[in-house]
Amino acid sequence: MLLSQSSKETSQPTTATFEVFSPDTFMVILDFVYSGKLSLTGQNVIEVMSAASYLQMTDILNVCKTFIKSSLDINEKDHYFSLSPSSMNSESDNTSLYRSRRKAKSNPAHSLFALDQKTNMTNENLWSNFSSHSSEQMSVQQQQPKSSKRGPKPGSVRKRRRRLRLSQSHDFMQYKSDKSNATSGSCSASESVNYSPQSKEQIQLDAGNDSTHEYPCNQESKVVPKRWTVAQLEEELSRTTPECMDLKADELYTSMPAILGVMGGWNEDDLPRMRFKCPFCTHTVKRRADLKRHLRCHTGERPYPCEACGKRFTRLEHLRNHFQTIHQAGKLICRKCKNHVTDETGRVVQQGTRRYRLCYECLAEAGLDSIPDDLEAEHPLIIAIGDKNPSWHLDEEQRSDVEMVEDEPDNLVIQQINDSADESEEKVKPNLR
DNA sequence: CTGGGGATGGGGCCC
DNA sequence: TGGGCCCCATCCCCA
Repeated sequence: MLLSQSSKETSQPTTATFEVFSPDTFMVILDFVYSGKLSLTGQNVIEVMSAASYLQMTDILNVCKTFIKSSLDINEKDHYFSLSPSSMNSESDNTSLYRSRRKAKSNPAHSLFALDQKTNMTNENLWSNFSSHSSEQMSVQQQQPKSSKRGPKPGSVRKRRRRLRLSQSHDFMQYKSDKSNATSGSCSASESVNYSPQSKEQIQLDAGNDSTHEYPCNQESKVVPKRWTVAQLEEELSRTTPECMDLKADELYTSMPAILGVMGGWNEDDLPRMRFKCPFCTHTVKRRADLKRHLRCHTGERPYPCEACGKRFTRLEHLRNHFQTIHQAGKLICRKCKNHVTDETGRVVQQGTRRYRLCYECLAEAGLDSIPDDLEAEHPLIIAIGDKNPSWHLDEEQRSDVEMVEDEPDNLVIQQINDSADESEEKVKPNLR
């Protein structure tokens, strides 16, 4: 269009320069034009997609979207992403195309799309198998070793909803380049707005085509995703999960490619309203900080441990709430009669690491009229109760194992408890998700 | 087995 | 941008 339009007007030779993407990226596109093979990697897919958008090559655009989508589809919450740090951050030297299952298995992390007609016939079935049950199976396979009796039920609604969120990506993702690429001629953040389809209709069209794996320009050609069997997927997951487990949301947030800007609809003045899209699910947020917080639910990162019981939380406020309700008896409610109780009308009792309040009436019913003076002097509002013993009593042995620390709001450490069987189990539970 | 309530997780949004 | 609050959904324990 550029060349023909310019030559019509000026009848002079026209030179088109493409400064918004690198020669390597253009080489990938050019190879596709001549060979029908698109060499996509986790490293280049973003820039190739941006270039394809700029060049209005919707075919490549769809391939890139399918590539990314397939990468996200095999992910579960605990698996993070197949565009793993190794494939995204490290330069991929292996440029060979995937043509066979064996090849895919030999180097599954380096995924390429081969628009090779020879492999088209079997790929559709493989793909449908892959996309229909691989994520289900993987989630089960991956969850089972970690599950506990307190863990979420396998078929729970919550799990199902989360899985749907991961696999149903119909958003049109609009990419802007990494900051590091801005100087090398890639599109900048501001330019990314111009890269979007020219009309709202086109956006909807793109979103609607998202689910297809047909390659539109050639009816015989089909997109060939990573063609793995379940066993191969398990192998890949067992290989990739440990390195992903080390990834923190902060690191992920700063190191991941800037797949952030998405169209969040349109303002009243017909300007695009930007939101930030999670690269691992369809969730979008208004603010980058919220995205950073949201990423923790994908990384599984729980940076706030309760030093009383070892349970870990994704947010400080959750830890605080937990600590206040569980270990500080923050609620002024009698655990038995549910009536309002104050320091004058009741006491704080302790059961293991848990503390809660009982009114004097309920205390009397439980036979706790007499409290040793030494304990009362040291902790006038605390009655310690054994974990397993239903009778109300003072557990001196337990008390000797528990080092009480002042309940300062700024210092959430109140106890240092020797590891018992129950406690060690309790410490493991928070990390099971 | 079931319903209620506490504990927890996550999103929106204000400061 | 981070901290914090509020709200709601879900999970899970217990009566």
